Amino acid sequence: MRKGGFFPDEFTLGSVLRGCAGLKDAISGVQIHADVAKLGFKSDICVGSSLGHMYMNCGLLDEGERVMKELPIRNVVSCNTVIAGRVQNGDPEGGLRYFHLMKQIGLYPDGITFTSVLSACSELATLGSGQQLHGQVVKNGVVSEMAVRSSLVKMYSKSGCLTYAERVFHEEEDGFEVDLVIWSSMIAAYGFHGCGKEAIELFEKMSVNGFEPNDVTFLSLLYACSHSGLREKGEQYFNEMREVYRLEPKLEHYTCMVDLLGRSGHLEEAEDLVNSDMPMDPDVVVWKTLLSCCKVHKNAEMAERIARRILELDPHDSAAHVLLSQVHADSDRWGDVLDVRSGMKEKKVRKEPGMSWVEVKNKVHQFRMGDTSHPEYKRIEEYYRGELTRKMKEHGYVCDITTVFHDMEDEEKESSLSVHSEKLAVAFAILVTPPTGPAIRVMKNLRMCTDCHVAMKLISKITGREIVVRDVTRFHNFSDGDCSCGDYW
DNA sequence: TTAGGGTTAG
Repeated sequence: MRKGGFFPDEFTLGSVLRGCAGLKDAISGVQIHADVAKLGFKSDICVGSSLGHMYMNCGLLDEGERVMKELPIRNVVSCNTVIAGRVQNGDPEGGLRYFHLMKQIGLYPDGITFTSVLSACSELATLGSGQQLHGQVVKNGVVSEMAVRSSLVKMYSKSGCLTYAERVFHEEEDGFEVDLVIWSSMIAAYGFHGCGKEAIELFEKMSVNGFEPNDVTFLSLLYACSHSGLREKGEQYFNEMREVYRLEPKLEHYTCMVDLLGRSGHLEEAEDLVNSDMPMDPDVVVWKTLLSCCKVHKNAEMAERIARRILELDPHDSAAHVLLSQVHADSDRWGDVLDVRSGMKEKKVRKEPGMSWVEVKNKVHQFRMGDTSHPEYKRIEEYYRGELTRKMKEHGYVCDITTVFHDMEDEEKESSLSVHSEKLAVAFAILVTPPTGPAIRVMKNLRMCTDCHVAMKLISKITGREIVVRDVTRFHNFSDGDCSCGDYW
């Protein structure tokens, strides 16, 4: 177009910026930015928003917000651009901050605004703020929007309130429309809470209601089967996906199948699936899925083999090192454990530190393994190591040291402090809330370890409290000595 | 003819 001697106008620039955003191509985006300035479209709100969106989608959050700030006016769309840009690119708190700013300057949020801020709450698992937003959604008259309601389902589900998610979903009975995305989000919600049977029932009901599943629906369904130990059902649906619905499984679906087979103990079948049945090259994620199955089923030999594959693809993968060392520890191969650890030290690979968050009285408290900076730390540690541990031992608790992974730089200091973050978070919540209080909801950045899982079951029994832990992959709902996952995770 | 949003493996 330019070679032909034509000048781009605001429409051309907006379209091409959208392309850069989709490609996450900031290099071309910057060039277009220069054209925008040269051609005098710097103050155009549509072009400016496209620019802002492009920067934010490329991960340049502050640059994007700066561009938007320089526009002569702000409107709902430009604010939504900043909010969604932050939420979708790793800064949900920033998205919520901008939402409050938007209201302060007198702009009214619309349905799109709410889908973004609800998504921020899903990520942060801040049920309190999510519920407040639900109220505003109703007041602003956007509850009937389907995108808003699927965000509500997800927010409640990821905040640990499956029943509230169900309630929003069943509002269809009050005359609200439903679509495939709402169905899929409810199926995903059941999976995340370990309710595989319910996920399957809903899937069947969805088909009866005339909705054709897409690849996302299947991913959620396979995930639900995998996390509930429904191996045969999972295989059946995986086949149906291809044969009945003519959907080609993607790498993600294969990853789910590897998890389904491996988790249920069929490690060789899972390995065969990766090595021979998959039409695409496996990525690190597939191998790591298989490796964590090796850990669950204590297969050190396969773990070695798989870990080597991962380290060929990424020699600095921290999770692969940690998993491998844990598999060795499980088999009492302490020499191998030391080898893995010294390898990590050489390559300067460090374990990702475990962190947990708990919301008490609308305030989020953060705990990190080995970090004593919480103002109540001393009291929490005393309570956990003293009274609580004593009572747990009376119920037969024995600390499972195979899961302890000392920080290598500061091993001695760590071992004296190494109480996992979720234990601290729960102990804190018990101390500062009444014994008859609502469920304690904790979010964690890694997968829960077996020792914490045993401990949580006992703590729920001893204190009579319901404890809900969201780890990176799913929910564990502890009550009266048992967990909703049925020890299958 | 240009700007923003929902479900998704590990």
